[in-house]
Amino acid sequence: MTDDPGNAPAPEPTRLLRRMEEGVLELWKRQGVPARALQLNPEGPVFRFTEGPPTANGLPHLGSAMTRALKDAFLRYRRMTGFRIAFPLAGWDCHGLPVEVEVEKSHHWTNKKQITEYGVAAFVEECRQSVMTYEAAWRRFSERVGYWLDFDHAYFTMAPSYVESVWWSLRELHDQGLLTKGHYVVPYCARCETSLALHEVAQGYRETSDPSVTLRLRLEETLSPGTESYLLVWTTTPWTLPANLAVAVGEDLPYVAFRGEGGAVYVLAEAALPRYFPEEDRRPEVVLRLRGKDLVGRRYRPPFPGLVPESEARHKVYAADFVTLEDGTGLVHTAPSFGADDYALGKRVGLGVFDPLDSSGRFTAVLPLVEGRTFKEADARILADLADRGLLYRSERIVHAYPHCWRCDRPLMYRALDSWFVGTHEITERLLRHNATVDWIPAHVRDGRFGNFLKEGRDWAISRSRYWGTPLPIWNCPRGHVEVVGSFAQLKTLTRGPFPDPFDPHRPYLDELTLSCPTHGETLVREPYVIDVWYDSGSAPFAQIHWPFGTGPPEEPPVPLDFVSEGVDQTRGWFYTLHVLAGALFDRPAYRHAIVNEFALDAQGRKMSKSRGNAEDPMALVERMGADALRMGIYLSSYTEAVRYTEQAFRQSGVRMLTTLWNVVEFYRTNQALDRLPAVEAPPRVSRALDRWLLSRLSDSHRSVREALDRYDAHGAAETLRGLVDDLSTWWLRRSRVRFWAEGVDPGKEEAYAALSFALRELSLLLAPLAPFTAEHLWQTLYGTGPAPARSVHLTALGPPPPGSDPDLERAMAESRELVELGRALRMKAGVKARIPLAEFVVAGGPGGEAARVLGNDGDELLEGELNVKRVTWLPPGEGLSDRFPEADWVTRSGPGPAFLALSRRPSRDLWLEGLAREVVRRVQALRKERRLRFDQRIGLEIWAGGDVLEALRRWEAWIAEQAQASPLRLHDVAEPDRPSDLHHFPDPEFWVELTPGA
RNA sequence: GGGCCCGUAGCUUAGACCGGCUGGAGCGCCCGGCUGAUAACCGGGAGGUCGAGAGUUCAAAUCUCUCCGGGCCCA
Repeated sequence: MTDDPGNAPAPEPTRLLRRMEEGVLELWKRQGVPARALQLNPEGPVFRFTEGPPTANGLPHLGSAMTRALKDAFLRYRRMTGFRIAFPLAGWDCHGLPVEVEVEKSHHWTNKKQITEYGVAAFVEECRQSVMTYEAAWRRFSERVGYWLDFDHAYFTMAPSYVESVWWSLRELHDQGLLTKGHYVVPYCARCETSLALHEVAQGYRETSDPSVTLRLRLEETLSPGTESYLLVWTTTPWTLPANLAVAVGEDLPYVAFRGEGGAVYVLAEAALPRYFPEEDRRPEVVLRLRGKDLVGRRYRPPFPGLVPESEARHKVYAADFVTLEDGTGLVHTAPSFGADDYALGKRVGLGVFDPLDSSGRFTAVLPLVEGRTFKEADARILADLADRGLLYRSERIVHAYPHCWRCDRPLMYRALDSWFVGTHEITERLLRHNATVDWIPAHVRDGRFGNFLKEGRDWAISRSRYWGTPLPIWNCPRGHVEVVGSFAQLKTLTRGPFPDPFDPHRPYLDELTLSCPTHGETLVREPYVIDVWYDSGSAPFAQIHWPFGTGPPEEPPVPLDFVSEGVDQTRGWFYTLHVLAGALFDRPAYRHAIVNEFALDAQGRKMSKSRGNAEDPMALVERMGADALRMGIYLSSYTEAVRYTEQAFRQSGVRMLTTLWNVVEFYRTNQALDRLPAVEAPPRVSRALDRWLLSRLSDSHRSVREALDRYDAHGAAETLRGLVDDLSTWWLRRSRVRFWAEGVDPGKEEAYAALSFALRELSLLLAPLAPFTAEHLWQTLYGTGPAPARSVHLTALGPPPPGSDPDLERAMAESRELVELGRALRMKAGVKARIPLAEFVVAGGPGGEAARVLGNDGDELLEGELNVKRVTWLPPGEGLSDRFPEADWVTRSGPGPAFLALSRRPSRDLWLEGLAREVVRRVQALRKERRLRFDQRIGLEIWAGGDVLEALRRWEAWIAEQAQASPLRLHDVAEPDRPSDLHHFPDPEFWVELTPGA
């Protein structure tokens, strides 16, 4: 904020905005505004909030800017309307595989063993350090965009107190019977001996050639008396066949049995027949048509008889909805240990799991045929064996996309591993009930993406065989029961020997403790897992305050939060884990209002992503156009849909609106510096229609912005403000400028200042949640004129809408503006420049009547000023109007809109001369500007002219002197002999000027 | 393969739930004007098969279905 009223050439608007923001940042820093704002309203009603913790091992992207802009707007709004935010804490997600991988990469490791060789303690310490690599960048970014949270008291999911709260919650779940052990099918790299997260798998799909084999499995009971019956089963993973436990069919899909080699009968899906027999005339005879359900329950001979322990459930046909006819035979080989669908089916019908591989993916001695071979190496020998035993019906190869490990490039396997689950299926009904109470924005998320996911009721696998995470606090007693530890105090009582102080609950330190079973006294062994990082972040509402251990007695549970906001990717992430944990632990919804913003697309409409290299760096955007422009650009976009974000888009929304406002503020500031009229603090009393109209617009906009923010609609609020700024700038100020340059102070000027300063005050308050820098700049421009800056707008309460709403007046003004547009068009038709006054503008009938009635003389003045006419005449609509305004003297127009309009076609001589005087003044002003003289700088002015121009000058001499701030003003006839030769010459109208800066 | 969302001028968008005057607006573009906010302001103009097709209806951007394109999630 500079004091220079500005004769310098106008810099690029964004540079002004940026410089302004830097000044505001300084001011905030000097006065500690953010910290004071965070402590606002200590007695106010509570507004519950929790920051979704980012993992601070990557830089913020445009999506981070979007959620931050949204969260900040509503937190600011709540603070300004009297709420206490609980809790405005920043937070950091510290644990998890991404962090481990970072560290592994820094050592160029390729498998998990290298971690244990290096030492888990050292590894974990490096993870701990690595977490905060980008913390400073995040903090800087947050500060720069005005995202105010308490960074000094941020929560860390790796903090012992946080871990303790998480343990408490796990213990709660266990006590409710919601924490159970089972299997979970995960992508698994046998070489790295680790499971992979799904997003890691997505990176590793490659075209691969694999076996494509069809097996014949003999039914125990034949379908066709007198001959054998076989099921045809297809697979691309022969190595999983030893683990076959069932065959799945589609219940209502059509199947056929045909007679094949040796008279035996073969069954497959009808749709698969052409794939096996492409030539129609060589297709075998169909002896039986049946539905999947006709096969269900039939028993077959397993591919490796005697290998798998038999049970009633095993080696039978089951119906399953995952069966498709796209490829294969419609009879699906099912090995629960090696496929998610397989496992789910197995669980449903009680197949159990059979897994002949060890942890490195090699066959164990249960199958001597391929003992010691890895799963892929076993394929060929298994196929040969099946062929020898006559089970191979067909064997080909297929090229398809198959996932590979992104680290070692070996093919992955899907494998059922031991895992701990949160039994979400048990509380699905409850979760759906809570979800029904959530105000999702956009609304479709509730019953769409989120609701559907809840309905699936899938159990949540939370254990991970990794190192850097919250350890699963479950210990086994050799006598066969478990101890779930829910607090450090409990852990201490179970620990033999001294308890470390300070205590770090992470691996490996936790496992250095020896625990005794409280009932049997035996040594307990911990389940060797850490938990899913999403569990950590889902615990944030309570764990960030060390619930329930925090100081004082337990209060109300810290949920539901009033408001959360994240990107759509979090529907199955944070939104989900928050919801499950709040539902399970507190039987409450986790949040009342949830804004889900979509992703940013690039100029071509493609998703922005780091790997594509098309991601906008939000910090760079801020550096180029300022934080408020970025923020307003976000609010003005439809952020709940995927939209293209380009710098151009921001410039034409955010930047545009803010520069318009900036120009109004500059106008106010430069004039106020001269007139020194103080800014008002309450709605002023105004009489003019234009000012009353402005107050009405302010009142309506205030109400509408508040309503929008109350329903968490930042877009609506931003649109309203954009309209208000536009009206203020391009109508009110345009029509009011002249009032500001009266000499001295008169009532008209006072009223203009009062109206403008009040408008800017309202704008500052209403913009404060959205564009905090601009709002502050405005506030300081209004009230920070004394020696000390004013108290920040962000420490000021937003009151109720001011009075003054007047719908009739607004309607009338709209009509008046319409008349202006039509009148301008007429002037264009008449071909008379706007600077030359015309005698009369006639309006007859139509909507203009309302304007005349409501606005009265003020309305006429507006029209006279805008159209530069001397008189406005209102006539009742009637016949023969066009006859009364002959074309020789008038330009006219009949409907639509007002029934009839007429404008004088030519100026009189008097008006012509007046117009000439105005031409001269405006050229002198242009010259003044060219010479970099301020508009209030006095000048000496001598003008030489002849003919009409000279006559006009003489007639309007006093007025010209005042307008041009010229004293003395001397007029000369151009015919005078002693005219200097170096005058400034204007051709049309022709005159010569000498201009000298005065005192 | 399944689920959810989106597709209105070159760009950002209003209208869509509750069908109905020539589908508004801003930016950009072209022409003209203005000039004590000046990379601002004002007027005019060009520019839209409202993604495509079908259906319902007296009437469809709006309701229904199918398809195409984009995005996200899941398999």
